[in-house]
Amino acid sequence: MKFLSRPEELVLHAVWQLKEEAYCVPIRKHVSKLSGKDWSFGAIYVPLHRLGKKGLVKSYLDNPIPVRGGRSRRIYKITPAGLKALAEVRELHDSMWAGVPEFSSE
Amino acid sequence: MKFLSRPEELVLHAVWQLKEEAYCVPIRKHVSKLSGKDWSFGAIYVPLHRLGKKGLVKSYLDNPIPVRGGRSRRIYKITPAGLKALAEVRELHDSMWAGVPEFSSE
DNA sequence: TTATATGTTTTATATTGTAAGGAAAATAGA
DNA sequence: TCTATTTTCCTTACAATATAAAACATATAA
Repeated sequence: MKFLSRPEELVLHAVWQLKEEAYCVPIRKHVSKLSGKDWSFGAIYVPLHRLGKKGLVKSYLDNPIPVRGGRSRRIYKITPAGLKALAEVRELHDSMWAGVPEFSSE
Repeated sequence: MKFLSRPEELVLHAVWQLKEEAYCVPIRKHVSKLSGKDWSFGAIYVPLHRLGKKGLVKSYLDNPIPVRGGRSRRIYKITPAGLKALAEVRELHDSMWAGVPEFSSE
């Protein structure tokens, strides 16, 4: 694609916003809340993985934490290239809607 | 998808903006200009066709015009459902970026 | 009647999205 | 210790979507 797909955009946004807490579970929660719809883990993980392959996020395994359950968390972090891609779709959207009033009166 | 895909959004936006002039060629031009990238006819027509199947646009064949060349133009028009779908992605984007400053200082 | 211009539509391939479920790794409690 | 439970990561199979390229159609100009 020429731009981030919408799931990629949402997931990348979540990674960026969640900072140190950016692992799969909270990312899913963030995206679901933002969009008002439910997202499966696959719907998060697959685009997330692709973002990694493209160099828009990097990740590392966190140390075990004193909480019951789970593998070690994999923490994701946005890269400069990721930030740029995010800015790009933001600008696309802005130029699309600049000067256009809300729809209420149509 | 839960929302319009990005090509669908761009194409639907073009149909909406171009009004009576919303046929394939100017739609392509509009989308290319807005996004700053080149789009093939397929990249326009396939999402456009799908928008039709979903009831987000309707279309009709225009009468021949006194200009050299071409089949009759197929003119597209956005439906109320289309307008709603467009508002939905707009809101998604707005809630994503509300209160977030530009990236310049990061 | 041939050339040229303007549009639409199809098709084949690649990429991306999604639901569902499996695998791993940690602690709690018997 | 050993079994249950919790929390997390990761895979996979199938569906939907994106894209480039080319085919098809039809109008006027010369």
